[in-house]
Amino acid sequence: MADRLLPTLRDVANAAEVSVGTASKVLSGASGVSAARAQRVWDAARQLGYRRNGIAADLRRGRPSSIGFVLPDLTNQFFVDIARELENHALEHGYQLIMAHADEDPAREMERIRFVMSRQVAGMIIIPCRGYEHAIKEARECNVPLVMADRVDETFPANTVTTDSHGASRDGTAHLIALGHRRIAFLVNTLDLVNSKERADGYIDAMRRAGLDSFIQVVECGMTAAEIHASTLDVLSAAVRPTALFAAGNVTTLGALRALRDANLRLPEDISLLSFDDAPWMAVLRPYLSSIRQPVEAIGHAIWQLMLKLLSGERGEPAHLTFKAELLVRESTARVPEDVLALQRAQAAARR
Amino acid sequence: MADRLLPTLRDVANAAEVSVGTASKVLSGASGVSAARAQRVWDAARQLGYRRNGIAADLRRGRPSSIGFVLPDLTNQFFVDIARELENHALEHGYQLIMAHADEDPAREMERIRFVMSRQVAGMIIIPCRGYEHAIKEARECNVPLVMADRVDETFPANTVTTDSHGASRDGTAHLIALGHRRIAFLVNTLDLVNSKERADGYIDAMRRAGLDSFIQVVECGMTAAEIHASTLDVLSAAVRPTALFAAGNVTTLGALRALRDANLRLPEDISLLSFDDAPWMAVLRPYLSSIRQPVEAIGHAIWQLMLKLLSGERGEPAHLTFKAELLVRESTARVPEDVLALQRAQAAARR
DNA sequence: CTGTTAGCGCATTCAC
DNA sequence: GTGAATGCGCTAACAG
Repeated sequence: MADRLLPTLRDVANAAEVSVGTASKVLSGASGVSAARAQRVWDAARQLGYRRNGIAADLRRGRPSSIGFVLPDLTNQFFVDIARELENHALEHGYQLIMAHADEDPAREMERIRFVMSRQVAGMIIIPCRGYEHAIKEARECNVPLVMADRVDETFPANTVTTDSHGASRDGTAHLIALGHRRIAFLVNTLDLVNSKERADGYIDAMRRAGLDSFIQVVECGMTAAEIHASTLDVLSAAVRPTALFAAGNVTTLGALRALRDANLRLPEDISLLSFDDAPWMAVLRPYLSSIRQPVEAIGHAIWQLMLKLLSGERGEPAHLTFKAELLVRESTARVPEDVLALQRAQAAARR
Repeated sequence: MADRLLPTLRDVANAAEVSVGTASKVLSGASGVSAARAQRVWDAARQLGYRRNGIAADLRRGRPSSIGFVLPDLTNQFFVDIARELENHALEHGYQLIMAHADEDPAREMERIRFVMSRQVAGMIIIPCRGYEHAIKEARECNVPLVMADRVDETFPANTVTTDSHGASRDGTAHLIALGHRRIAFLVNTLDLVNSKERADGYIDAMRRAGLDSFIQVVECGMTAAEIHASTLDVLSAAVRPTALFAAGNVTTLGALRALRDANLRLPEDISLLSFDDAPWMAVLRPYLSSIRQPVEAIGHAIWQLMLKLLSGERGEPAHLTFKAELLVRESTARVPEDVLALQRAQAAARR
């Protein structure tokens, strides 16, 4: 022990008067050691306060015991939910999840991926952020099992698990249209994110199908609360403002709500709001927000299953799993009020 | 390289026709290598797609490059905010933050601490969960710099950083009292959490000072959304219900709001609500929630400063840093309506 | 069953 | 400047 802070396996072996090999066997739970000596080892370990050095063990064994998970935003409930799912699955299967946070910053994402890789993880799960191309190249080149989720599409040359964003968005838009809305603004953080792009496309698709091409309004709001707030305020202060807002995500919805509040518009009397992504706090709003809920459990489970398969050595064509989201019609989406419609008609007529 | 997945330092050295020692010097940025050979090494590394094995490096160097952070709940905005602060500071100082999530489960917390320790971190930062005694003992025995935050008090034999819960809670309660409230119920997850206990004590303190001893009502709601929801509903359905609710935290506030919604009570006309902990979603509620905001940045910074000091080898008496929280009076706390007061008086008279 | 030995990938002496 | 040699703490393969 001497001056070292932590006792090592050798210290334990010495104290128990056995060889390091024997001590190792005992402490790593392998069989083939007599009960008496095993007890001696346990005692010595306890007495010395021995802690096994996991990185040394992994290094020696060559088979790491942890899985890396890089997520883009800890503020986004959806990602956090996925993290919890993954963590539970990983722990259940004897793996440790080592989480890293990219904070929606491609440069940091790169750093984080490098770090996690340098920890010699057995596999990597990544929900990328915008401009992630370099980062992902980095990850792919490491030859470790890689599963990408959420912000990817099927063109990606790796295993992916996603929500059917296009379909969900189309359905959501159709719901608004069915309520009589025409001027529906689609608020999205950025079209640089594949899934955001898909959500926007789903919206556009639905609008086109309904013959509402001329009412299509996709607004790129940005990633930060301040940007989203400002953009939405812009939209709301237009001469003729939309009768419904469709926010493409968790965070965007929050920003939109803030703007709605500032503009003093009531939900759903003055304007309807549909949120892509559900979140706990939405339940306490009046009105209760209508939203699109992604099947977090299923997604988390699928990601993990894919990872397990890869871990077991199966390679081959990458799989692309997609899940359907659920439209939750609650109170924030309503029929367009007659007076608003009348006003709009009048304005349109006047302009002609 | 042969069959190994990733090229090793030796592979690079071989390819560059230098020794491993030289290659190591180049790739770890040390000086004392001629430009020509350095270039050869870099080229070889790039060509082979070399990735340095961080755990091997740490192992050899004996000086780990990461700091562990164990937090109890990813769902709680406050903890996540702290995590972001810490991560920024750590990265800035050349450390990597390795996060682990205890999920409010003491057993899991123990596991996570063990895991993080086994990764040979240079230091540990822990926000404990309920019943954390074993876990912390574990952490302390590892002889690594340890900073505990939030859910600890000054009796703890380690460095701590906390909010002045007692004072903040007292001030919040005083604010409600000043608005004419007497029946103020204090909703808390559990008194097993030191800071929750302190918050409750602050409330009790303020009530006593105002001579409202007989109105003191502390309700232990539990940690889960369902439990909190049920407990609050209970409180609200009492024969004579409180005119104000003081929720002791983020998550409790959410549960309380859900119950308020179910009970069909309007804020603040029917009842006032004060939240310990602020959160982004509170800004979109009508009314905007009055809350107590903990100084996250300052706390995060202080935790990191303490850690740096410990890392630099300074030991000695553990420090106990405390920060003042800020009372944000917004719209959810209002004067007790006259009719409610009259009703209560009448009921009280009738019962006499 | 047990102890000895040889590395995992790397950083760091120390000779040259 | 450079390379050979020595372990960090541990596991696994082997010989007794």
